[in-house]
Amino acid sequence: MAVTLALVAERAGVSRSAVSRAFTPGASVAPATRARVMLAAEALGYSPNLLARALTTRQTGMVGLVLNNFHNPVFLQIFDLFTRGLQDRGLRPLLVNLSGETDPARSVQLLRQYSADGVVVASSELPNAFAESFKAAGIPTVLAFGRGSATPRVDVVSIDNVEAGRMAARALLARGYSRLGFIGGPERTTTTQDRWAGFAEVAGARAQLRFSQDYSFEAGRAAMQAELGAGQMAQAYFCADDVISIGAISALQNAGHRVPQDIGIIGLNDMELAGWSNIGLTTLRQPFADMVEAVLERLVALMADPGLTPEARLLPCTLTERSTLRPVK
Amino acid sequence: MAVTLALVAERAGVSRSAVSRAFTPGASVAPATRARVMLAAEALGYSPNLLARALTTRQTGMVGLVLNNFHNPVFLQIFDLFTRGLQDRGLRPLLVNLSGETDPARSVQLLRQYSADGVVVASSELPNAFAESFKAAGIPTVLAFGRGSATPRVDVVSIDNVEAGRMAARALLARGYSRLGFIGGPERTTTTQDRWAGFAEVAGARAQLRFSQDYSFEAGRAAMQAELGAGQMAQAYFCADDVISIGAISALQNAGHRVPQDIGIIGLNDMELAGWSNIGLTTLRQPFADMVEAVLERLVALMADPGLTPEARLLPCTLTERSTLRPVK
DNA sequence: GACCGTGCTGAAACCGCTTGCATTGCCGCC
DNA sequence: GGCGGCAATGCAAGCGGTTTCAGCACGGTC
Repeated sequence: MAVTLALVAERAGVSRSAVSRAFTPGASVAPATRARVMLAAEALGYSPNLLARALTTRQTGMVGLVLNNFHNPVFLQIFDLFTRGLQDRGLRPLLVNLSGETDPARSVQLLRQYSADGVVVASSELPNAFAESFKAAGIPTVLAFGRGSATPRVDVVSIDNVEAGRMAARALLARGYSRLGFIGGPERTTTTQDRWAGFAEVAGARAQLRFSQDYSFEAGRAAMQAELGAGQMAQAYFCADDVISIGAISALQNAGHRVPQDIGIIGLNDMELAGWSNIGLTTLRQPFADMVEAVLERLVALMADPGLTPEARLLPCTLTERSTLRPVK
Repeated sequence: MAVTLALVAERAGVSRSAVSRAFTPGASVAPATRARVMLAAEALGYSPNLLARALTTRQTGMVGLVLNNFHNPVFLQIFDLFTRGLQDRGLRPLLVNLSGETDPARSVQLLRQYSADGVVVASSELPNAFAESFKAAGIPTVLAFGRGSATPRVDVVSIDNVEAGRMAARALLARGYSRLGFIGGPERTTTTQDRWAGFAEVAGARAQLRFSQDYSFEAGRAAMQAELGAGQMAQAYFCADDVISIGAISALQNAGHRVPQDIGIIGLNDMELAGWSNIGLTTLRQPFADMVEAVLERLVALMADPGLTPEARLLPCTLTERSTLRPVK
């Protein structure tokens, strides 16, 4: 069944080393030999066993892709970007679906057992420590959507969440809203903490806060329902995520409020769905394509030189205006 | 850096074979030796290199997961189910993002190079031949969402798309609609062909047909806009996919039509998003969880005995009633 | 013509693990 | 007490590749 090096060598009338070299770019082989090998390989349908190769080269070409939110459509885009970006670089994504799991130990062991060349952790919900434990295990690691700092313990690519909070507050104030609300994700997540910090910094006493259980539609809806029940409503809300925004809007509409006429909503992410014409969410856009590129670029650098000191790379958000806020005065 | 078998053997004072056996369930080792080995392994932080193991056992535990639609949110759910299902069985998903690619050759080579134990192709857009070429390469293969037949060339798990078309037509007729429309996906896809066949069989001359370019929001929207421009509208439409349905509804609302008061819509899939309260799509539900289970069950069987003759497993759809059709009379 | 550098090549060791086979020691049994 | 049987063990040969090293042929230089 399996066509091996030895078989090709025999057919081409050369040694196994010669065949190996023929398949190694830059190796010392006479063009004629290489041609003969290639011919034989072609005829036999040979292609090298990458796992056997990995045993000596210590490079598998596999990169762990660790994800944990499968209920937020934005992750489908992120998936797409990562898998294609990896493929473009000749790397294979080995998926790790965390769903529920919060202990990194098993995932670390797994990726080590498969000798992954690197790992990208894509999550805004996990603490940075999660990603750090991959790095601690000696695997080049980049964390996407984590918390950035001046001297991070692990490489991070993210937006400046504090600044995003400020931007949202400014956008709302510029549109004449004076009582502002923030509907975050879970309280423990750094993204939510940071966005709130920036939001509150700009909005000051005009800001009020409510967390939701999750970055999901249902959680956003429930949070807004709670807000509706609690009395003191804001005039406009910054939701920490598009999907939370949509849940919130749904709750508002259910209660008879119109968006944006009665209450304004601004989200964060600008996932594909936010632009669907029956949604039309005004939102802060995360530059996902750029972020993914930055992650992979850094990962490749790290794979080449694992000794690099960790950096945080923070990309800027931009406002995507649609129809859930009233216009600027 | 890497802790190997030999190191553990030395520390435990046994041969390398003994260590190997200690890690092989059911192997012939004295409980005492195994304990000693485990102790040494623990102390050293050893866990076996699965790729080296694979070289002799010819089992990598990696399964190719081939996908090509990253714009339809339903695939996020499908992803989640597959990755978790694989993990539960001790298998690792190796992702192949097809986006655009229609030639299976590269993907086949890739999975062979990585010695994937099996592959699941999840796509309703690719022809069955695509999946067949994996099987032809000697890799156990199951196609999810392909076209079923009595004697398929490759194992398939799917719904009965013809029957789904019938169900949709019956549901519309039962609600008193008399002029029925079908908005399919791309004409070349078997899913669309089959759903239309069943739909037309029941609806007869009352049925009209329009394809869309894609299983996506924009395509659904464009198709409905074309329909609006073409004159003869139906009273209710069966859309071949939820995301097409949502696009279609958006186009209708834009043109001033109310759903379901003026025009009814029924989708297919029942993805998470369809149940969001601001969407409330009436739709035929594909039993995704069961389907994924069936796929994996079959795949595992195939990995144990690749000689099994291909079967098609067709699971039933059910109607999920929400608010885009008027009630049954 | 001797010498040297250069470019190719093959033999053999090795990557980390499994496994067939032979060996050993122990047990129970007649 | 001798024997067969069996569980436990180690040796060594792979699995499919890469890579070091030494050897060889060739051409150019003095």
